[in-house]
Amino acid sequence: MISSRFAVAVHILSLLDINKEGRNTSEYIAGSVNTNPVVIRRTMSLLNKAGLIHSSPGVAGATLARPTNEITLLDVYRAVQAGVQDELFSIHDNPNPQCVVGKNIQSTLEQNFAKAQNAMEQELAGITLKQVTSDLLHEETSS
Amino acid sequence: MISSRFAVAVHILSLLDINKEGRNTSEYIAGSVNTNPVVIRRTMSLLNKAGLIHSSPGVAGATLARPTNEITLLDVYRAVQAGVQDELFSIHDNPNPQCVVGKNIQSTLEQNFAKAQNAMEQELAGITLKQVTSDLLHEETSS
DNA sequence: TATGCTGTAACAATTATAGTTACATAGAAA
DNA sequence: TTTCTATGTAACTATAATTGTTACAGCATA
Repeated sequence: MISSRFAVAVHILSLLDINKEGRNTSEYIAGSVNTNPVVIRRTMSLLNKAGLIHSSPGVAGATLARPTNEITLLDVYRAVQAGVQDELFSIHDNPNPQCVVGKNIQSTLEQNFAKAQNAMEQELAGITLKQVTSDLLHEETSS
Repeated sequence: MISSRFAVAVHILSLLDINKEGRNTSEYIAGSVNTNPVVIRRTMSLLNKAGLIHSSPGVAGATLARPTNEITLLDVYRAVQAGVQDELFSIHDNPNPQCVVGKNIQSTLEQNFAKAQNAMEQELAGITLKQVTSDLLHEETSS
């Protein structure tokens, strides 16, 4: 299961956009996400490293580094997954090379799993932060 | 990250097809996968419950319950994921309902994540066990 | 200079996974 | 019928990722 870090990251970015007049400190954002400020700072650190936001020590808050229509959910996904595991599916190690199946299963699975992962990522690539925040505000007015 | 149980399950099913003349005990399969027989039996238990294979106590081995072109990777995925978490993406709990973002983020994310998960699953649905075993044998002859 | 915030280390608690031993029970084979 | 073998499952361990938490160094600004 994909960590809620991803969901939290989208939450943070949405807030930075919608509340762009505010200060958006990690404590304030934590109040909206309902978690500890350090969780927010950790996630923002990843978003910063990925070039999606600007933030720096000592300076309260953060700002989006790009227009909302140039930030896709795939960008966010990769930012927060970076370094963990970039393969969505895991494949067992060291199957028996003396067995036809064992010898070839890894490469076969890699290819098929890559297709599935790619389909998922392309769907994320088609959704921008702009659409997300627009959805958020729209649900608000329609409720 | 999706558990290697899925990869192991595909390995097992491939072996049942390719080695359909053999006895295919959990011990034999474990030798091909390179793991403990109990890991195989646990996974086979899930495949059995999902109706993908036939196996029973006391009787050595297992057999496919359906033709290989009627078993898709999505069937296998669902069989081994059953009960764990059927949502691919997790969403943080209890965001602040007094914040526009906090109030609506969950439903917005749910919708978008469902699209991505669906794209992935449809890709898996398009791949049959028949294709997988055909790939396996094909790689064998071409290497 | 005093304050407030970020960035990050360090640790705990929780959860899923993967491997392992053990054994009850069902069927096969002698 | 008795013996043997294999499945199904419980129980336990080890490992890893995640999430929350406390603590604090260092920067920026009022």
